[in-house]
Amino acid sequence: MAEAKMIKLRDVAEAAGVSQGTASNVFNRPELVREEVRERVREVARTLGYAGPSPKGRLLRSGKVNAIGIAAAEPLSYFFADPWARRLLTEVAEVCDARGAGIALVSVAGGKHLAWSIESALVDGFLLRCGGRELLVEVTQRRGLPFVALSLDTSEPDVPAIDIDDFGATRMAARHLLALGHRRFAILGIGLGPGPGRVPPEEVRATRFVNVRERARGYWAALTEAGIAEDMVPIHAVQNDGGNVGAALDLILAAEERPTALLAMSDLVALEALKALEARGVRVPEEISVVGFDGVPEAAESIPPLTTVEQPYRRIAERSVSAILDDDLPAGREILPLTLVVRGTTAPPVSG
Amino acid sequence: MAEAKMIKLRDVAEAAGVSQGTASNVFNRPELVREEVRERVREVARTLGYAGPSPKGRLLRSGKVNAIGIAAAEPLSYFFADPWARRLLTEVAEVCDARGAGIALVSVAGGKHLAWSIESALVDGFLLRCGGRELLVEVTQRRGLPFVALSLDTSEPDVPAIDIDDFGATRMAARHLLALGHRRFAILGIGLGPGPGRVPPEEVRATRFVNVRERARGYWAALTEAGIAEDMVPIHAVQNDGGNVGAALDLILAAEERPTALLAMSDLVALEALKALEARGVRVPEEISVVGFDGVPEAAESIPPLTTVEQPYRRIAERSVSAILDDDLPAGREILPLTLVVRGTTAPPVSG
DNA sequence: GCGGAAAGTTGAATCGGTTCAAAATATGAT
DNA sequence: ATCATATTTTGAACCGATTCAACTTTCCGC
Repeated sequence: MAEAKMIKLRDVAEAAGVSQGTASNVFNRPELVREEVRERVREVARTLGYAGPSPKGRLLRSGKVNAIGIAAAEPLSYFFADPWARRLLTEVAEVCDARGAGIALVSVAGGKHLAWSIESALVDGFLLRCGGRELLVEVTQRRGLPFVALSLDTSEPDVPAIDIDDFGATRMAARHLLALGHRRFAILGIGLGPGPGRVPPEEVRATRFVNVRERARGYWAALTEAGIAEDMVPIHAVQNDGGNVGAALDLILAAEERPTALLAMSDLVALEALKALEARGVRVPEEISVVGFDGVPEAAESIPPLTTVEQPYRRIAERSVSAILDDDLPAGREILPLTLVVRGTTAPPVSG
Repeated sequence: MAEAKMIKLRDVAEAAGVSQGTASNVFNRPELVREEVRERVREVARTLGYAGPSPKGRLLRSGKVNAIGIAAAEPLSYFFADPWARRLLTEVAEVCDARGAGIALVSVAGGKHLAWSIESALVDGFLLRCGGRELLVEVTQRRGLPFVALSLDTSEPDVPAIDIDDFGATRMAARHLLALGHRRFAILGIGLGPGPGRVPPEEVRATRFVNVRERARGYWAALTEAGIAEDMVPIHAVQNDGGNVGAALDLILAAEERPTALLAMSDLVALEALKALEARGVRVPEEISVVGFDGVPEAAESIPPLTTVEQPYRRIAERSVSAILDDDLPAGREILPLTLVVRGTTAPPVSG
């Protein structure tokens, strides 16, 4: 039942009466081989059932696996469950596919097991989906393979990282609302504790998540340009997974001067807010405008479709795959811009 | 900047004054090496910055890549978009992870490109997500690596395939409803044309999708047991992605003897039906019960949560990964049972 | 018919390890 | 001490290809 015995290039060469080198050329640089010989070798290969040079041999010789590893400090299911991961991975997969490269998923959720996967995966380099844990970076450094850190939280200057311009993006989001005429805002912030409850600016500045800080700074920058002070804009803590959004909203809507626009630090939260708003009979965008952050696929499907700033998934994918495969690692932290996608949840505020 | 020069096992052995064989043992079978020597080699390795034996060398020698390829005749994004694929892949990923094996995703969507990926992926074998296209099987056979066909549609006896018991599952679903007291049914069928519209049994038997035929047979078998004839149960064609479910429902609800139970050939369709039913003000399960098929994660989240027959994702994953990695290919088509998951969309029919 | 260039082919080295029979060394019993 | 046995270590073969310098053959023009 087992494959009798894999025939190898040498067998073919022998059977065809040529040197192994020539046989190799038949498959890799056929133009170097005389047609007659080429055909003969091919014929023999066919007869013997030789499927072409095995990638294994090639790998060893060339050193290139032609595959990149994607690692996260989460269970593997994370890659298929999280919207951000799915979206990015789709692009990464496509980019790799176009280049004929493979992708290998590796999880490092289980403490000790961690080192193993990263240290033994057969890849040319890694994409690290960080999120604060520098442990991932450390382990990967030990392996000695090139890697790119994605959404790395610490700002160590010497680790190659590709990141997004959180500051510019949220500033853009706020400016969009400002341009529409909004003057009263509320922010739905993540990474600021479980919520619900208003979080003072100092506390926001003190969070250990850089991206949260930057997003807040971006909102404030735009608002300040328009003459709106930080304190005028309440930041409410909600959970990363959308928990407590309803509660936060109740607080926000109860204010005497109800805001006309909502800035959410993630699409997931914005989407949750949309649902909560509908449940409370508040019409979007007529009564209140909402802007998200991330540009997950679901954002285009909501009712109404969500206005948001979209991460440059494709570019992140292209840049990081190229970094690994073309040996073109970013020197430090490289920052990519997001784009504002205006959809149905933003409109001018009702006058009065 | 580039890694000075990768030090290899031989360098370490040399520097430590032992043979390469001993050095190899230090890393792979340390118990064979005297403690003193072992520590010395380890120390030298550390000093030199040797990260342990490179997987590349090991691969060539052992022949095992320790990774399995997952291929579909769809763009790579399919793996992250389709609920079934995501669910199964999550399990596959987990099973592989537990065994320290990697997974590589390969798409064969682009016609000619097809051969390349499958033929050059660095894996020990493939999981083929078929769906009628035997082309995938053919190409993979040419590569000569072990493979398992998942949801293969043709029933060629000699290709190793792992499948689910469609017949038993739908029979179970129908029996559940029957046991609750239902007597009037309608079936939402896929793979029977675009719909909407009732499809006669002969036509259902003639569809080229075996699984659709089997699912219908399962429903009929249970119904017949209970003395309900095939013709008494309308099968309505809807689209695979849930298209036309609303239209089909309108037809079904318009019947003079409105059915009290709905059998859907996929969760996606059932979920869509739930939405359409709600939009039409028909209460589930009070006025009508609904049973799905597949057990996708979303089925647990719907309101009310969907009663369905769940595919044995974990077992499919385990069985197929083991088939590849343990060289334990199914001889032909191997069939796994599904389980009925009773949730909130089924209840006894209102009497009268 | 000859020299030189072009085209085609060969053979050996190499990639980075693992494996295993055989050799060397240590241990224990007598 | 001595021999048998157990523990370590060695060295060379091997895994399946690619690469390239060197060698052979073919082709051309004169």
